[in-house]
Order: sequence, then structure tokens, then C-alpha cells
Amino acid sequence: MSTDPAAVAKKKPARGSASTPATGKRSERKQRTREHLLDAALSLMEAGRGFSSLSLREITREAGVAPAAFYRHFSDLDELGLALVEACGLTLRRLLREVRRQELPPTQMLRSSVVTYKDYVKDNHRYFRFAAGARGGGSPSIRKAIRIEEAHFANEMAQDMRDLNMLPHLSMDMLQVMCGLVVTTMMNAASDILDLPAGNAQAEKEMTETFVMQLRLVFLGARSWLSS
Amino acid sequence: MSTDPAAVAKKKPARGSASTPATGKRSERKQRTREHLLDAALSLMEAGRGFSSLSLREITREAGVAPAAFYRHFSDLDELGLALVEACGLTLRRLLREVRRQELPPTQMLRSSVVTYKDYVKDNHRYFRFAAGARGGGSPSIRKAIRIEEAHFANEMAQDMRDLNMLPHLSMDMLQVMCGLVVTTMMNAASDILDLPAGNAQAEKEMTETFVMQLRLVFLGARSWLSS
DNA sequence: TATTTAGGTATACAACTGTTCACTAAAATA
DNA sequence: TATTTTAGTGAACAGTTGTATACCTAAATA
Repeated sequence: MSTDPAAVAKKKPARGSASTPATGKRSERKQRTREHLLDAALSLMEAGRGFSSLSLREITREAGVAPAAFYRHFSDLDELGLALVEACGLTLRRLLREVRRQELPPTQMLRSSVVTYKDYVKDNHRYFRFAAGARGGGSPSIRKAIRIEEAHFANEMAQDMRDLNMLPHLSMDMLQVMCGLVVTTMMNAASDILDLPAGNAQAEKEMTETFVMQLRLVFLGARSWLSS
Repeated sequence: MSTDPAAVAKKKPARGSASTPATGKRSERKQRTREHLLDAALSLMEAGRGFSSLSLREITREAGVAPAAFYRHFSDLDELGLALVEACGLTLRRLLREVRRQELPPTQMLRSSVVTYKDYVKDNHRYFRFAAGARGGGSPSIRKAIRIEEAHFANEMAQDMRDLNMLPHLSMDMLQVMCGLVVTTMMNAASDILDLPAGNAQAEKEMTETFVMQLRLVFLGARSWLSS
């Protein structure tokens, strides 16, 4: 997650107050096995299984840890799921930063964004696999968390477009509605991308093209949108 | 499924050939408990659980049948899932017929279609719950089946629009791309509709409005689309 | 240094899982 | 009517599940 030792949570700030140099090895190890658990869950889903079909014992087994150790980190499988949602949120925000940094040659900007996105999904396929799966299927609390994360993402995207002065004739509300649609479409496309047959470059190109056209439709609609 | 006795599959066509009047009570009963099994699965998912978290024994218990009886109908939970996908396909096609029959007052047609859809999702919430959940989460084979069903639906929709001479400047390919986007958006909306807090008319109205605007965006984009 | 804290292990338990098998009884066939 | 088929049963199986318990040991604290 973070390589900054200062980011490690500490329950008691230590009585000597300020400048406790670093809490040292205990919480480090804890954090590490926690990540092993999260990683294990993601690995088990790589074959295409949904999160809700995983069992606690499977996960601890994959993580190389005794079943009971699980409870030192999460009280529940659901809680682990929520942690995964949070990690996905970070991943998504990183994507946004990546696209933002790309500066726009406005002609091909949409297509190149799609290509960036496609590669990004492949690089982070474990997170997207989880998100795409749990979005509709997970427990209600996980579903809700994912939806909140998506809304967050859509809002950031809308704010970005506002700052870049794109589609300035749209109200902020309308911009958010549009970005919501884009996010939905992106998530759905992620699911398609992940299920692409491995070596089939033809199918991949086709899918990309469809995706580009769909986004183009949305942007075109936004451009000719009138008033509120 | 079908009330037509002639639709019942028969392995040996009977040697007396033609006009076997009706195979009678045995296959009727079989069909009935088969539907009990499908129903049981849908019922268990009503609380929000995903299909992949159901167990064979749970389903037979809910259906009021011994566990071993399951194998007389499906070899697998996966196979039952595929049967559910097929049932969903029928449901979707029924929806299309319903909307088609509505005849279009083209001004408010989009909004009224959305309302129709919303009610339809609520009426058939069990099927949509399953579809929305298994679309990303289920086993690979179920996911694939759902995707095929969605594509079918999108294509029928495109053909319908062609027949009604809507957006005549679009190529058939482009129409299909657009309908694909609409179907995706609809499916996502279904998930939102199902998770609506029960009595909240305000939230419902808001969601409907957002949904309408998103579709309007797509249609607007389609109207101003140029060439291939 | 002595004491406390807490991440992790091993073991045990009752509950549940998917699947098999021999069986019944009623319907379909000959 | 006699025979065969077959949807459904009930008991048994080996595995797996989630959770509780007592315990160990290294790090953190006093």
C-alpha cells in the first residue's frame, strides 16, 4: 500500500510524544500478513471465481497462515471484501491520474484514453476482476461500498473535466450524470476485457473499437445537449 | 415454461409413430419439480445473495425435495444456472414485446419506456436479481451465456429500430453498437433499481431521472452521428 | 531486566457440503 | 396383465466449512 512508515496506524501515540521514530517490527509484520490475505483472495479469484464463493479457510491456506489467524485482521469475510473495495478505489484513482497526466491531443484523445484504460485493466486485472464480480453479486454491504466508490470516481472525473474546461455548456449535475454513464460503460468493458480469449488480437481490436464508438456516442450526445 | 404438451421432449418418438396424444403425467411432474428447483434458487437469491454462494442442498431443501433428486434434472449447479439464464432471456424478450406494443408518442417515448422498464424490473425482480449478479460474478460458463443473451437482446432491439425506421442514417452495425450500450446501461440500472431503499419515492424519482438523461445522451449522440 | 501484549499456531468440534447407492412406487410400455 | 422405466427417497460417505479454545513466542512496554 504505502512505503511510508509514518503511514502505519498506531493506537497509542506513545507517551514520549512527538517523533517516535517508527513503531518497528510488530505492526510491520501484521500489515504484511494482512496484505497476504488480501492477495490470496485476489489470487483465488483470478481463475474467474466470484468473491462470494471463496471460503475463509481457502484464503488462509493460500496465504500460508492458520485459519484462526484470519480473525486477527478481519472479523468477517465481508470485512475483507470491504478492504478490497477500498484497494480498488485507490487503483481507480491512480488510473485517473494517469489519464490526466497524458495531456490531450483532442482529436485522438478518446481513442488513446481507451487504449490506456485497456492496458490498465490488464495490468491491474486482479482488482478489476474483483470489482466487476462483486458489483452485482457480492453481499449487499460490499455492493453498496462499490457503488459509493464508483460515484466517487465519476465525481472526480466530472470535476476534472470542469477544470479542463471540457463541455463547458453542461451544468455540473449534467456532467456528473454523463460521467456516471461513462463509468458504468467502463466497468462493463473491464469485464469484457478480462474475459477476452488470450491470443485473439482480432477480437481485442473489435472490442476496443466498439468501446470507442460507444464513448464517442456519449460525448457526441453531451456536445449537442441543450440547457439543464 | 410452455403449456404446450407437444413441446415436451421425448427420447423415443414411440413406435406407433405420429399422433402420440400426450405423454401424460410423468413428464408433467418432472417438469414441475424442475421448476420448483429453479424457483427455489431464485427465492434464495431474493435476500441479495449471489448465485455462486448457493449450495445444492440448500436449493433442494427450499424446493422440498431430497438432495439426490437434484441429479435427475441437472448434473451440476452450473447447469441449473444456465437454465436460469435461459429463463431470463425469455423474460427479456417479453419485455421487448411489451415496449414494442406500446406504440410511440415520440416526444415522451423515451421517458415512458424507462418507466415501463422500471416497473418491469420490479415485477420480475427475481430474474433481474439473478442476471445482475451472475453477469460479472458467476462461473465463466454462466457469464458467457449471459453475455450471449444480452447480445441477442441488443440485436433484436436494433432490428426493431430498423423496422420502425428510427435513426435511419445509422448503419446496422452502428445501430447494434448503440443498442449494446443501451442494454449495458439498462442492466446496470436494473441493479440500482433492485437495491432501492423500499419506501423512498424521492430516491426512485431521482434514479429514474438520471436513467432517462443517460439514455437521452445516447440517443442524442446517435442522432448527430455521421457516416459509418 | 521482568512483565505484558498480541500475532500466529495447533487442535477440536459440530454443522454442513457434494455425491453414491440401494430402494420404492407409480407411470409407461409391451 | 406383466414388465420395464424412472422420478424421488433415505441413509451413508468422506471432506470441508466457520469458530472457539489453549497455547507459544517474539516484540513492546514498564
